[in-house]
Amino acid sequence: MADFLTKREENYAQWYNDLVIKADLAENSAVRGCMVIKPYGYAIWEKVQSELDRLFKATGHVNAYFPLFIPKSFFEKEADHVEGFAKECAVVTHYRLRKKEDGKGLEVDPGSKLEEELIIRPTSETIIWSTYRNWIQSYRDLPLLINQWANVVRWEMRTRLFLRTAEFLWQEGHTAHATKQEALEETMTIINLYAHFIQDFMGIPVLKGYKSETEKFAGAVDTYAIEALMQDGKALQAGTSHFLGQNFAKAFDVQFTDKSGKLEYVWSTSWGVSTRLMGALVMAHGDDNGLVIPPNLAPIQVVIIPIYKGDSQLNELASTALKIKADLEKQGLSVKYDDRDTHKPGFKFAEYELKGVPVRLAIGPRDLANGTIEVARRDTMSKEIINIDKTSEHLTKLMIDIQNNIFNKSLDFRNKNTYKVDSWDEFREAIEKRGGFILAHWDGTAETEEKIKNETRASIRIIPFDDPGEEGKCVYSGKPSGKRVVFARAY
RNA sequence: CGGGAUGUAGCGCAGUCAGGCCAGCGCACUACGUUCGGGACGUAGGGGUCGGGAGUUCGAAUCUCCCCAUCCCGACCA
Repeated sequence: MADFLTKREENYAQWYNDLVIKADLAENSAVRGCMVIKPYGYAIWEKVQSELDRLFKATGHVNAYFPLFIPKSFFEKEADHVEGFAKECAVVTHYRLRKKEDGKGLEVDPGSKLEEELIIRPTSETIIWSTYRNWIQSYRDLPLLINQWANVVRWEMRTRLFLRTAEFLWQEGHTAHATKQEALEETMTIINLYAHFIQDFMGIPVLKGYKSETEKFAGAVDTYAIEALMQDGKALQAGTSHFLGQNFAKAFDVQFTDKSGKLEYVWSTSWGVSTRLMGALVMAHGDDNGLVIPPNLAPIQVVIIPIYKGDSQLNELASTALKIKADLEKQGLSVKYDDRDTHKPGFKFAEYELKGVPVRLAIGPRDLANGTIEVARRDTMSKEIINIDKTSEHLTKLMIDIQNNIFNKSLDFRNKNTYKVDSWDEFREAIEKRGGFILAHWDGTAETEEKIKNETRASIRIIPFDDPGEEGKCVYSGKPSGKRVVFARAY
């Protein structure tokens, strides 16, 4: 079964690529480094969007839209920010094409050179803060809690579908606050919101914590991140929330008058998740038969496949199948009845397994005679025959079971692949042989962090929030350390 | 930008070294028939400026030169 998919054990990277393409999520485009997100992949992204959007709005945020193009000078205003993004920016230098002299093809019209080049946004802090400046005068204008759904461009050398592409889709929140405390709370609110979404909807457990100085966002005072563990033992950063302090307010001169009449710089945050989450979905739950999509995220939650010979038999099945479909839809489930006559049942079974549809119902003449239906669940690949009258009731419960099972399986995997290590030898061995999250003491210096990264390719994924504190010695330098941090090789 | 490779049907490839009667194979596609409870089978079809240009030759996918594109390894990197 599924021998057209590379097995995870054989070549995990190849398995991932095969799966993304064969499950119709996305493909490489004619444009280097850019992908086409296909309808099925986009439908999953739309589920991600709609749930996150709901959560943002429930916490007081509103949506807006800012330009794709950013004047180069805006980027120069915040020094760390320039440093972080300058090397991967696409730049617009001209605004017109003309016919070539020989009449064949087009060329850039040199007469259309822009006075100031425009950067295609790799992130929108600069254009947004230059705008907020005009919106904020008084504490009465705060807080400003805005999100935008957008595409961004970061010119990557090596790209992989969903995980690293030159253009990707995301949401970016940009908030302005009167006090440091409030901005810090916002940063934390969002990282918790992301963790909730990824755990409860995507079914992927995450670790929450701070980024180290070297790993944090360019321009941030502090970056909070959530990290998930993929099945090959590598970590994937699933979302980040940044406390920007007054860095951008100062760079763009955004001041407000507080209640006492004093002029103050605004405190700010920014936060985002991207289509990279699609990669997390594939790599956290997928198996050798294809995708496994948690019910909360599945564009199609139930597929009904009729088993029949000839039109008359199909017609007999149709009324029963459509009634089941209607009943399930009344329960809020999204159901597809696949009565295509051009493909055989076996083909359809394999196809929906590949696409990760949580539940498959099969109904044939035998079921019709017995008053039964076959229920197959994708996560466990198990099948059972149930009384057809119980379908709706059974499936409502089954969806919850599947959602929980998928999460618990991932959590179990993460627990089995998280290790405490106390010596450099153990550290190296764990990274080389098993991967996973490594909890180790670190002396807190960027030098040590870099040396560890150079020697093992493992980086500090997070410094946990909820760390109990524990005295120990840095696994690399032997210097004293007050807590363990999480190391892993990462995507 | 350095090192290596590859461009032949929608996809994956053979043919190139030893130029001709060879443009071919698998999958996919179309039609018809038999099938249909785990990716069916048979028969018959359609589809190609052999990456582009110039040259050598009676004759070029094949040899020569130039160009273009893509991929891999390095460098670089949420």
